[in-house]
Amino acid sequence: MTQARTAKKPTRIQLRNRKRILDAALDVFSQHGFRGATLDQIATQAGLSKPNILYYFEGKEDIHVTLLNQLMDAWLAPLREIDPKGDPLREILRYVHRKLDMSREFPRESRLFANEVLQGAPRMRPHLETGLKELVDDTAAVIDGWIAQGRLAPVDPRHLIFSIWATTQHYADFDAQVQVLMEGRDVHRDAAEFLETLYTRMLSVR
Amino acid sequence: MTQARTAKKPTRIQLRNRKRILDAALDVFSQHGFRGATLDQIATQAGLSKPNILYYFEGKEDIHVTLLNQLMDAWLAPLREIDPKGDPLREILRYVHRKLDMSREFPRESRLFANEVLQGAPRMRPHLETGLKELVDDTAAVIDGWIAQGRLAPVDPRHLIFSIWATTQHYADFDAQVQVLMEGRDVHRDAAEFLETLYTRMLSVR
Amino acid sequence: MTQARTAKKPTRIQLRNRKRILDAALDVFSQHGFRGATLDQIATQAGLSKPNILYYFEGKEDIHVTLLNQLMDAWLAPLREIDPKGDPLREILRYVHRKLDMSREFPRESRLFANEVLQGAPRMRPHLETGLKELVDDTAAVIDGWIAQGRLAPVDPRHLIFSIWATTQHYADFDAQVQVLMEGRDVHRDAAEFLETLYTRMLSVR
Amino acid sequence: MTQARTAKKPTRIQLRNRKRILDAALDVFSQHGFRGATLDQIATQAGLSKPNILYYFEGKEDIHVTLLNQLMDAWLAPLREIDPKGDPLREILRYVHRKLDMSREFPRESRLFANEVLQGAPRMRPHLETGLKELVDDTAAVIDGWIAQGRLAPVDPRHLIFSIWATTQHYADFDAQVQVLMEGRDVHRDAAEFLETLYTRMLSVR
DNA sequence: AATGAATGAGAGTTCATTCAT
DNA sequence: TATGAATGAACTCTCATTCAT
Repeated sequence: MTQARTAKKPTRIQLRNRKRILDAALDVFSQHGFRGATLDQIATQAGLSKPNILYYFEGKEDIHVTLLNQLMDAWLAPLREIDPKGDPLREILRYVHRKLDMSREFPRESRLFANEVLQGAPRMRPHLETGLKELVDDTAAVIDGWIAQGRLAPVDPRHLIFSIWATTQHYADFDAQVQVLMEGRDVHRDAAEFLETLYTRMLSVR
Repeated sequence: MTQARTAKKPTRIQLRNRKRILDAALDVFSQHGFRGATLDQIATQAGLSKPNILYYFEGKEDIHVTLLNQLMDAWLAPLREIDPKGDPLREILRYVHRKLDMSREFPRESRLFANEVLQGAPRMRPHLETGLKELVDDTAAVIDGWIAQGRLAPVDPRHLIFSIWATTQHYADFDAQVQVLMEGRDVHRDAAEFLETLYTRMLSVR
Repeated sequence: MTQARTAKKPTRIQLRNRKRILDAALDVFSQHGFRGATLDQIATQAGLSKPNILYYFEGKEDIHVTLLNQLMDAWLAPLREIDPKGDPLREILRYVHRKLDMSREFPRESRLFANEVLQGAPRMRPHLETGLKELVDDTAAVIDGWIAQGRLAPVDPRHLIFSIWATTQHYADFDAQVQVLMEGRDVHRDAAEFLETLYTRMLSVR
Repeated sequence: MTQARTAKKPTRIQLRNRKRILDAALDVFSQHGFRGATLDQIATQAGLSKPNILYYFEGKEDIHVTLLNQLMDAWLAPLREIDPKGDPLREILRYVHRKLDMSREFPRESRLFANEVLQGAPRMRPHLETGLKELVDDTAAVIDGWIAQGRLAPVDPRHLIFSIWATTQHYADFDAQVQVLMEGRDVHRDAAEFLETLYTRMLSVR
């Protein structure tokens, strides 16, 4: 009854500690997966005691779900920003770069998401089926419209979106592999250039 | 030790049971990750008792490593088959299709690999640093050669390879998401067509 | 980690429970040896749950090592108390009686030690090589000095020390056998007298 | 029914294999204790398969008991050889040297015995209570007789026997400790001389 | 708001022993 | 005689969670 999560007005300490916990959990979950992570690791990382963690969250699963929920919003934001009235190619390239930037700036989030989907999205299916599906359908319609107007070379819009996700998130999710193969190179700059070339060539109307 | 794994000549039963175990383990590991998987699950799936599993393998880790080792060979095979003397675009398209086919036929292997790399490749680093790195360097050289000869549009060969991995494996690794968004469609056929278009447009010399 | 063993300031409960565990473990280890002892036995004996034991110690080995470390100090104390300025024979007889008393009062400690050395002292070698060796060398020098001064009959001082250890610890370590052969007799009183005679006759200068 | 241990006429192979097993078991039991030893170790050491071991013996315990039984005879032999009609001091010194020699030649047997008695002699009590007790009583009577005749300095005969056991077996049972403290010295020769001195001084009638 | 203490449920692993041949 | 295969029971240890303060 007197637990933080049910209180009406979270105090400053509560907000700070919840943030600490979620940040620590993001670290741990993204690195070891849900089952591989332990509350002990999260508690140590957060600088709190284990029971104190459970004062703020109902359990391990609760922390994970909270993270996933928060993630979805940020994850979909760039897609929402595609402007149907903008220049098609420019809009798409902007999206690609946004996604690539996110891979660099938020690799933990990317890996958390990848982990979840890789395991069949047991805790995320609802989100995918509602928020995501709708947004993708809308975006696909926009792209199809552009194509119909002859402003973009014809392609399957959904697979186009998949390819953007795949190629950009790859740099976060498969970082361990990329690092081994690209020792010393400026991966991100080259990737940005490469993807710009890729999508320009594929989508330009000649 | 009087255990199967140290015997010199594997009997028929041994071969059969080792295969059963590895197959069951592939199921379980690819779905739940290393830490999330339990020997109990593997044993049940394999139709063997838990101690019997340990009669054939030294432990959970041994099974996982065996799986990973077997995987690497199959994983690299398609890359090896790129023929420096073949037609550049055709060779690359063939590679793309091979990889896409593997995503459809061996999604568990793809996810096992993704899981491992996602967590920093703790058990695979050596493989990546030797076998894979060398092969990628060689292939990059071949592609660079083609580009120098004007037979392929200029592009960073390593990022090209990454993009092929990313776009093809995506259909296995993010299948849960793809299924939600592509309900009812023939994902594989469309993906093949899309990727053919993508790489043709990007790499053709006009 | 939020475990007791890493806490900085042991609470009263911690001290009490650690003591309980060590006492129970001394019972069990001294009777069954390291491998023969189980955490279950120790837990039952200590009146605690098995995981609770592991809340206080890192594992079975940790308990054993802690016991051995504590033992060494008490074990060497009597030897340290030999006074180079005292009367040689009296000093040695005092040592013999101290050791014999310890066999009676701390038979579990004696057996724990015997068990460890019997198996090659895998966990005690370091202690033996540093603390013990030095102390024995020093004591041997003292005894040699006494002999050189003609205050003690000549003997090899190290073998003298061995014989004292052997004859006194025998009453603890081989108690099962002694009891069978000495039914009803006051073993300790007779042993004290016997050893007094033995060492007096051997070491007196006529 | 057709098991080796119930067969009437053991073949040569049977005898050889039983010997092999017992020898291997002596190694392993004396080093790790009963609980610390595994059938796997014994089997490997003996060069036989684990089930084959169990063809020759009913189980781990059976092997152990067999060893212990065999041991007792050899163990008591020297004591039996004390000749009541011989010279008292010479007889006892001869016994001391025999025992010391056995410590050097059969340290495994000594440790096996020590292990057993240390743990309360759960499998040996009967032997101790019959064979040993009787023999010790007889020997004590002989010694008492010698003392009464003034041919040996007065001393408690049972504790004398204990001291001989303790001092001689010490070199086998506590070998790990002795080695640390006597690096490089000829332990056995010095021990023989020391014990000769000890018992001569203690028992000589002046 | 926080934590030291405790635990039930399970995880991976070992091992004496049995089965089947 | 001999062994590859299999297992039940037990063991050490982990961990999310709860209790008590």
